Amino acid sequence: MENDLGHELTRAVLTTADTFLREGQRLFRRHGLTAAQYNVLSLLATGPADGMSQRELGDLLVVDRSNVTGLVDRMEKAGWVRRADDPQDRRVYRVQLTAAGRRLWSEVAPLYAQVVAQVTAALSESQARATLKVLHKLQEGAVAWELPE
Amino acid sequence: MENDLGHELTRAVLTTADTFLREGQRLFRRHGLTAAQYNVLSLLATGPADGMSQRELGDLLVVDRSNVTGLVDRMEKAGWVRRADDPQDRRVYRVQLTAAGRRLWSEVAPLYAQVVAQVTAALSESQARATLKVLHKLQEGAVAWELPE
DNA sequence: AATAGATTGTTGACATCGCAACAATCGAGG
DNA sequence: CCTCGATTGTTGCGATGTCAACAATCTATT
Repeated sequence: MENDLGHELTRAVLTTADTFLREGQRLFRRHGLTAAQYNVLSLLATGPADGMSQRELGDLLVVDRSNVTGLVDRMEKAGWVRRADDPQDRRVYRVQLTAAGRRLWSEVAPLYAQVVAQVTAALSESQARATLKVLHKLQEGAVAWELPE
Repeated sequence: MENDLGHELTRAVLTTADTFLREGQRLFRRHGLTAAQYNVLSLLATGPADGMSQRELGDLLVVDRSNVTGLVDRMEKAGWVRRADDPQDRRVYRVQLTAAGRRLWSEVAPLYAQVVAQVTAALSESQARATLKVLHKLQEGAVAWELPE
């Protein structure tokens, strides 16, 4: 494959993701949420009932755990999550949704699903599957690279 | 198209872009660059010889012009760019590459090209073209959405 | 049991980002 | 020529992100 096409493809991936994030922010904003906070909400709403540690959240969000501190701080202040002590390990908090958090999730999740439906409306199923396969290959290629000297 | 597939697809776009950014940061870091700074370098290196205004840079980077202030500040301090006065308009600076900036670009650009080549190595040309088409459709879908209410 | 080595969450320094408000400047219409 | 609306770059605030360093705590090994 020639290189110009590769450049165009990687650029398209980046700008498409950027557009998604931008539009997502606009959607969540009316509910006082940011994209990162929506992701936390989503993880907690579909995860184990007793919540998750900040470390787990960081891993699943693919961010450093130091980020999770402030993220949870702000969501706790907003009343959507709570830090419960872990009975097994005194180093960790179990971050859990509050009733208000669950309520917010039930409002926002359908909205997001609707946006996803609209964004992907113009695609056939086979196109979607083929694109998924390509994206996975791209990710493997990026990870496989491993920083040569 | 069913919605689970749509969710998977949008998530794949976001995580793939995230991986690219992460690996890109690792690459640029050894040269003291960030991804945003690499983009500025690229725009200036391939753009008009008398440089670009901060407004133009912001438009092309798809970021608010207030971001460009700090970005150019740091690159100016590093000696890679310079703010020249615009002879036509006293409000604007023409941001230009310095000799050091051009030197840096000549080091970093081939590296980046090599990474792109490697990341896209596993793809056929037809796959790449099909994926490009899908990504464009996704972007149109996101932009077309236009915040109901 | 005691110690050495991981792990967890926090903090501080720095770089992007968006948004809103400002002063300086431009440009068009009277 | 002069005023009024638009544009440019800057600044301040808040959110997200990385990385490095720390204290508290776990865990495994002796």
